[in-house]
Amino acid sequence: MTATPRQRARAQAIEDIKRIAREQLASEGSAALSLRAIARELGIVSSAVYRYVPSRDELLTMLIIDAYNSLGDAVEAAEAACARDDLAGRWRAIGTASRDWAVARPSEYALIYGSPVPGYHAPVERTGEPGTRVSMLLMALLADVQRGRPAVAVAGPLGGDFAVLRDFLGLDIGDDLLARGFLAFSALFGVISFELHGQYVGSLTDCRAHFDHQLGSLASLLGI
Amino acid sequence: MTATPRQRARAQAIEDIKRIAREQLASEGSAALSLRAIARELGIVSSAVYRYVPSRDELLTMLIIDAYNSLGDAVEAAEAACARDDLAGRWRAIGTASRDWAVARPSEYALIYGSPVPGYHAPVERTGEPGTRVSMLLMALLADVQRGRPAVAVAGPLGGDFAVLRDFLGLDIGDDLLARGFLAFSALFGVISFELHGQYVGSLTDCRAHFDHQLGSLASLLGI
DNA sequence: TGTACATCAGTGAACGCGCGTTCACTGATGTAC
DNA sequence: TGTACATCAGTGAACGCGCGTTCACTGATGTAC
Repeated sequence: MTATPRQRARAQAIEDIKRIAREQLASEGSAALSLRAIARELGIVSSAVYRYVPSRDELLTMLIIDAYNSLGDAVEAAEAACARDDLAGRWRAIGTASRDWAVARPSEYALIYGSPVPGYHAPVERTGEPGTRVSMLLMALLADVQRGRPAVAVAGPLGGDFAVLRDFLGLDIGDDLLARGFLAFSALFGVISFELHGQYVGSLTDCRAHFDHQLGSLASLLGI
Repeated sequence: MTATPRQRARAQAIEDIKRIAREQLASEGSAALSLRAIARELGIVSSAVYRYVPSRDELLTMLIIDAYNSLGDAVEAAEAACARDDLAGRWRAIGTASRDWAVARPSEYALIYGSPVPGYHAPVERTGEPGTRVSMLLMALLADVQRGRPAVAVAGPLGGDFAVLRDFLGLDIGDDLLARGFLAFSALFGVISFELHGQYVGSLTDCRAHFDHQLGSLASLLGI
């Protein structure tokens, strides 16, 4: 269990590389992520980085998985602190924790919710599960919202997609509420993205107040 | 008025450069936009591009302004085709035209609504006006929605921001409706971004149907 | 209408830079007997 | 406890590549007289 000094040093080195990579992401963007620049920052020759990271793409994948998990941890912790029957509180917790995380780590947010990194395709078999942690929380919340209410169906292809999804999740969420959930989720991250990309600059001075207000509107949309 | 052959050739060359740049954007992303690659594609030596475009950053700015204007043209045309008193139709026209444009030109969409290009800052004095054409349409629509309804105020800093904005626009839109407009606008582009970034892959098969459904929900949110 | 000159497109070489990745290597740190 | 060997971190040079931008230049196209 207790790691040897060498193992600890190795784990530390990998953490250092990822930390510097995150700093680089913040200052230059994901396309400019450079192993040579990381080595320079670490005071190490560029080839030495390959002791710890097999390639640039692999490092990107590690950072993406870390980002999803960091966001997932934050949001799950906030949501878990709410009473189970406080549905509105759980929704606000999910939303607020997501925004707080995004504002605190905008470059990591861009990595997972921004435009895709050119020339890089995330291996979905590794990023898939961590990438759904927040939406899974929302789905569980929707199931609790649905309880004791009549399910409202939606016709057309959307209803078909929702039937498959309901089966897959094993949660009883009616079409209408599922649709509202998709909209709330998309709007949540739409508002966060607009804030981070400066789309509100010149009209809103207090993005936090705006966000809180919109969280309330979306809660109404979900009927909580 | 009639351009000389040389002027026409020059205009054509600039168009060719921008067209190839857009193709490059589509295949490699904005960070990979390269004047040398454009020259190669044009069958021209790299320095010759500088006859037409002063620098890479300037080319990016031109592409951003073109993209905003292309989107603005498309959305304005769709909205103008609706009867003025068909408020729901105007909203659907704005939304549908935005999505259609984004789906048809995803790389240009990413340029203006995606994560910012690393190391590049758009000169806001030139991109500002074309960048607001779609939101101006929405604001005009909101003013028509507001007509004959009581304005509902919102307390706190958000109300202050909205008062300033109302003054600036010279449109009578109450706080509550303005807030709903901001949410609808953010949600609209949130849904489009999620679709383009593949966030719905695995759950939705018919994004168009989903989008149409959510446009309806957002119309309800706006009270039309 | 013809000539002299100015404008402009495009060339080709060069500068200085950065990148990802490989490879044979030197030493230091650990491990097995 | 000490020695022989294996493991591993880090070095330094190199390969081949791409980039933005500048500069002096050659010709072709236009324009003024």
